[in-house]
Amino acid sequence: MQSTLESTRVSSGERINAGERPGRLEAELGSRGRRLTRQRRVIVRVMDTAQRHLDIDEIYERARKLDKHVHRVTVYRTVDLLKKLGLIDELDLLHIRGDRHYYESHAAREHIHVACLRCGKVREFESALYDEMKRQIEEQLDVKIAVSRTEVGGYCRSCLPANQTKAKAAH
Amino acid sequence: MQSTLESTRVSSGERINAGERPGRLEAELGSRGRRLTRQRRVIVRVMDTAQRHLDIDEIYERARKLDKHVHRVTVYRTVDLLKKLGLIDELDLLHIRGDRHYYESHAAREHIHVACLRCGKVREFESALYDEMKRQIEEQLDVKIAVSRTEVGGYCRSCLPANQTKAKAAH
DNA sequence: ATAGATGCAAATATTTTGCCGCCAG
DNA sequence: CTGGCGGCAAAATATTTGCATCTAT
Repeated sequence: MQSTLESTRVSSGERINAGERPGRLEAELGSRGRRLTRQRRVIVRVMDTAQRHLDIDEIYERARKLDKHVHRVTVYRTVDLLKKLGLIDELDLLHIRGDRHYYESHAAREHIHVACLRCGKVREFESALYDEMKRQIEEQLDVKIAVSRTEVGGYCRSCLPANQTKAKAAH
Repeated sequence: MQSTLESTRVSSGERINAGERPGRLEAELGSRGRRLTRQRRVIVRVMDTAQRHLDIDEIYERARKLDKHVHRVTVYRTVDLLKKLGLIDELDLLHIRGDRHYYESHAAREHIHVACLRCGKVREFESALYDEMKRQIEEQLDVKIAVSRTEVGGYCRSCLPANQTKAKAAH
């Protein structure tokens, strides 16, 4: 069980698997016997094609642009359904942008979110060490892991210098 | 940079470092020039001695038992202050108990929270792989990590069988 | 046809804010 | 003394729910 550092993968853009499987959510809903209403099609379309993590309001706004017949409550209910079905992940990105929740269609492989505490940019990171660590947890704590979420906050290259002057000066 | 599995540490109880440094938060507040008011003393006392992760209401209730002069708003404000000073961590435990936030006094070493999706029990886990992974992120993404949070959800030994029948049956 | 969805409004949380009086340093 | 704090009430947010209506299957 040696460390497999070399298989680590770094994302270049915002979302590693964004748009890789368009129509995935809609197909999943269908195959699970859920009704594909006009509103649901629009909402999952927004989520399937998003290039970054969206919160409820952002999903709502984008859905409205595609179709005025989408109500905010329906977004809440649809997101809730997707969450219950395990088709999407809910993040809060360490609350650096407030207490809102952000959603993303399940990636093919679980990844880590790395956010800059100053500029707010979020990057994704995949690591063999992460998978290894989860295996270790399952073994040592005798649990079967279903989901995991890792969020890292720090300062990116371009924010590090500025950090000296106007960082979180503890109030 | 070989994997240092052997140094992994598993917690036995609920909180790895709970109660290990009583009075820590109060001392920190003092040394940072914050006023040690009656209410703050009570609130940080609750947090310093908690054996498990508490949400705002739980902190409030426990504080009230010690001293009726603690107001809910003051709990919000104090927790907020501690958060800003970086003295406590904010968790949401994958929202398995709702969208509340949970707080814990900073541990000596960052650890992972492993929650059972059925019984809700939370265990803590420390891993050298985790530290190694963070180093890897810093290196490959060129960032300076300030905080990180990992929450894992799964099924513990005793909940695994029951899981077959009454698990998250997707609504 | 009909169980399941949506829309709307109203109810619930949950957290924040303004202002004034108070107390720790 | 006095500026940071806490109490109180009210506002601002965020999310959920009841119920009538609609529609995907």
